[in-house]
Amino acid sequence: MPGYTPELIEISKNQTRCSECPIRHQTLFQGVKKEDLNLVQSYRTGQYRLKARQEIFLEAQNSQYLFSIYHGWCAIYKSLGNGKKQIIKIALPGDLIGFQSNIEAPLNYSAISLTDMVLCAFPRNEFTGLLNRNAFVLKRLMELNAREMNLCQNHLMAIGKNIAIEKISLFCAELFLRFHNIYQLPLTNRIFFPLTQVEIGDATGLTCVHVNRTLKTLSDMNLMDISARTLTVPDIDKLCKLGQFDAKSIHTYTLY
Amino acid sequence: MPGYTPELIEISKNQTRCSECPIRHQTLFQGVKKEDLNLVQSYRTGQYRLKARQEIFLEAQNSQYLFSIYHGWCAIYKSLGNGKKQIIKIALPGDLIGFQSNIEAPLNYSAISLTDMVLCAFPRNEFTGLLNRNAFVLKRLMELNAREMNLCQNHLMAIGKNIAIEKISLFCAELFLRFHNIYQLPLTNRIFFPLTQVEIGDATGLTCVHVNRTLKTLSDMNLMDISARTLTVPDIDKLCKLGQFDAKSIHTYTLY
DNA sequence: CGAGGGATTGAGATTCATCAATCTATGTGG
DNA sequence: CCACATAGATTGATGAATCTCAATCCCTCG
Repeated sequence: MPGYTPELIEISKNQTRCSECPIRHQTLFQGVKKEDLNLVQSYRTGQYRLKARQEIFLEAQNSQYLFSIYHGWCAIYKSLGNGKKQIIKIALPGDLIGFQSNIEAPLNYSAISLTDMVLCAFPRNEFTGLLNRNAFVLKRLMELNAREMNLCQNHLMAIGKNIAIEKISLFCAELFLRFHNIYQLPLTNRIFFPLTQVEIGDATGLTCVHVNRTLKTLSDMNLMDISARTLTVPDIDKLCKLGQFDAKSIHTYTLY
Repeated sequence: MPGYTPELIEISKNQTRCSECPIRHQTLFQGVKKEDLNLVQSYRTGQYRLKARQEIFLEAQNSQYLFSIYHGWCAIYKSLGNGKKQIIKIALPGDLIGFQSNIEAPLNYSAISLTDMVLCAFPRNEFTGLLNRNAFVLKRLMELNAREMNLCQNHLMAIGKNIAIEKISLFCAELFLRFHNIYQLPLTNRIFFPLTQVEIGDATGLTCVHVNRTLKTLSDMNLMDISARTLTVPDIDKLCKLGQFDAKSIHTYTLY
């Protein structure tokens, strides 16, 4: 089986070299010594551009690559049969996507871009080779997995809550904090936010109609507001409190 | 900080030696060569007994140990402030519990035994030493992490569904299949099942009252029945269908 | 035998999904 | 530049699903 190939467009010139990657410290390759970055780069197939709302890979299919997100956002999801989706996670720059227990097996989730993206591609069948050749990468992969678990657990807490306003508060508060963490920004009260209300529903297990009403309530309460692809949070502590989200747990996402 | 110490009772004699562990192939130490099992054992503090419904460790506290489950079941959960819990995962024999991104940091979840248990304890502060000294353990840890992710994602799908009967079907079907997988049993139609209805509710985001009513419906439909700490599933395929659970995904939990 | 945790049942209130219509912003082709 | 198509956002009405509160029952254990 040749594997599914998304509509990736290889960047023809001026690809970022791993040794000059500005976000290296938050990727799988954090900690790799300068002189070993050429090794990393030798495993990289290249950098690819992708438009918003395109499939990156599909559940149950094979994929040739693992991707490290260089730019943009995407959603990892599973399909539910009745046409619905469960969004597992929103992946941001630095995240590794497509890694799973049995690396050669068909994927057990799908990914779709939420913005235009740039992805660094690493061939699956050579990935364990890379792990074996550089202990830092292996160690860091373990850290990324553990971070994933933490995110997944928080997400579980969000959709396990029994009322919609708490689900959405927690979901958005976490993204808000992750965003600041990843982009290393001083705390502002607004972030870029490309998700539609349907997607917020797919992530939290609610219908888009109810998401809409709940967002209106949150906006009326002056706790958060989404408009024009921007999430505004006047007071993140209040939002965390409503979602019963421990903001400190976000610090464990970026390690050491 | 000395760290939280649960009421563990060290087994005084006839502790199982790692080299003779009957469930080694499904633990962190699958794949470790015979001659290296003494190394593993040298890192093990000992085997401990624990009664049902006891705390193993608590969120936000430090724990001296990581545990590999030798016998029994436990629940991993987060507390929600209002006295409620979100159960993240049911851990079964062979599972490693207490591992997280920053291994020395306070834990970000709690664990409570659901049955009497026997745990193998490994000191946290020496754990990375063990990983560095045996590549099989490191590789296997990665596999276990990936398996955890898979479980967590399935759990997300369960509680993301919009009706209770599907949530509970998926949750129980997964446990049913995991149980058979772990104990390597031929497919029977009943398994031991120690969870209370409150705990099923904590796992699926429902109240115990509604769990009760939904279980009655499922029983009336002859799809599954819980009584006397036994889960009976006349036709697992039907149950999976109702929960839209892909039974094949269970095979990815045990690797290679 | 009594105590207590878990299971069960009922009634009423709340939250949420569904269906359907409208509105708005954006982009596309002529 | 306009007409149109389309995706997303919004609103209303209705019924279903679920929660809450409360009472009762049942089983186990000391």
